Amino acid sequence: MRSVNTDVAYNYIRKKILSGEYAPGQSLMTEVLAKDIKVSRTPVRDALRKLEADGLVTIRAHVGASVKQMQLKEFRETCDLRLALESHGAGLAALNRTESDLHEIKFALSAMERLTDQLIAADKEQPILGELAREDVRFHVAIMTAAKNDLMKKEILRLHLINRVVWGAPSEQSLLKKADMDARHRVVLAKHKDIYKAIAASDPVAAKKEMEFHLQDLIDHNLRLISRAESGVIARELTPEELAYRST
Amino acid sequence: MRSVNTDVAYNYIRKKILSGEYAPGQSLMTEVLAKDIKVSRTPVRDALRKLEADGLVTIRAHVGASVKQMQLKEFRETCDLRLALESHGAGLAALNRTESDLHEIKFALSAMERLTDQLIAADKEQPILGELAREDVRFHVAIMTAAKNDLMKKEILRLHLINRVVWGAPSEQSLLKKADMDARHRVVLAKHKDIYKAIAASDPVAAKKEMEFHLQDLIDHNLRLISRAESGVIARELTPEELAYRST
DNA sequence: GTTGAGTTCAATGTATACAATAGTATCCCT
DNA sequence: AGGGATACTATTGTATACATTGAACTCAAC
Repeated sequence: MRSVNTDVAYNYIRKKILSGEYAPGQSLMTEVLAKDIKVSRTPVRDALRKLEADGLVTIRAHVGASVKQMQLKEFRETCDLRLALESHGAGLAALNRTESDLHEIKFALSAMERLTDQLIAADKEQPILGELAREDVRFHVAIMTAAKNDLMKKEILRLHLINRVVWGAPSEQSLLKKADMDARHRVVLAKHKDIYKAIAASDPVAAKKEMEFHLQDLIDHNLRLISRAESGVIARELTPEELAYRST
Repeated sequence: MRSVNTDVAYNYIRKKILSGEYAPGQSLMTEVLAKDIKVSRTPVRDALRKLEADGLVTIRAHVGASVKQMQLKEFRETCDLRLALESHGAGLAALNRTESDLHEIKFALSAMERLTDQLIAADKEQPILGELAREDVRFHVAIMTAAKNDLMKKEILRLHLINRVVWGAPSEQSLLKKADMDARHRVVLAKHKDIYKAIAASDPVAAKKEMEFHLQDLIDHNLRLISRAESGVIARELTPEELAYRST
């Protein structure tokens, strides 16, 4: 389809979900949206359906649509999908990258480095955090571009966006001290540098391994945070089962 | 949504695509389908949209829907996605499998063994080939079930179905001598046995490796067949570029 | 006070009429 | 005859009215 009004509705709703204006769980009623966007319910329903396929929206028959909300299980599964795809993709990127791909990756990496420094220095962190998240996605997507597999790239971007929306970073700030967060960002940056180096060196095995470590680390970190949030800010360690899903 | 009529239309069309009744490229007009299914165009359009998300249908604005047709590039990308997901999944399966999962995998394996023997003995092969393809999917899906990641399982099933429809096995029979095909099926069966053994032994590294080899082998085989078909049955070897996308 | 059936209603699912458009056929001009 | 602009038409996209249904609410019985 990709017709005008359907696209307008799709982009409108998608943007509001990605920006956080529509929070997870919020119900999306076709009539309200139609009035806001100034089109009829039909293209709105099409848009919602496409957003459902993207994994950003949940639709139940006769009940309606709402911004997707994830359970811990699903979040973990999403992360694991990312791990499988991105580590494989990093290997391909090391093999198939051009110089121009490499520059693109380097560019995102530099931007993250700059932002990380700013973040550590700053006291008002919120806007910088948003930028950093965007550059993080740019870094990972640049790698998938270098892998020369459009399907894989699309899928990974999709998973990134799902994770950003559904999990976002609502609790991180409230749960971690600034010093911890700074340390965290430094670790991420260092990992990214390792990945970059392996790809630059055209070493597929190393690139794959580095990406695998990076994402597994990220997963462990996030799962710890979630479990803390769920148990009401009182920190508790994850059980072995909850940390499972490690293949190497 | 998941409302009655939409589901009816979805299942109706999906079935016909998967059974091959609607060939790749065939146009799917909403009015015709609506009349066949005895519903209005609205649920038919919904169904087509969902099938597009599944990757079985292509929709262009103001032109309409048609059964998906793949280019070589996209086929290769799909295969590579499968490689990434299934090898990772095989590793997880080796870790997370229960005894009951193992029985399920073994069951599919035994069925394939039986069918392969029948196939080699038979002269009328077509119906057996279909059954074999189904059991192959069952084998791979059983492994993903054992991996305990529903998202990954769903995604892999999706990719299997896409490959079956779009590529199917239309040319295989016409391009290969029976002896070659028999040999091929024996190789596949042997590979499956290796994968099974690794999972049974709870050896994630081996399971991953075996699955990787199996799928890479499958990809190489298919790409060779496609290139033959495209160059008009006259066999030619693939160029290194066409065989690329190997990460290990 | 709690449970249960019955009723109401708000939101979705469906059908259909109308509008917009891509592709095709026609026709004219060179 | 060939090429290009134009008109036509078939099919899709959109709007809207109507049907259906899940969930909330009422109220009576226990």
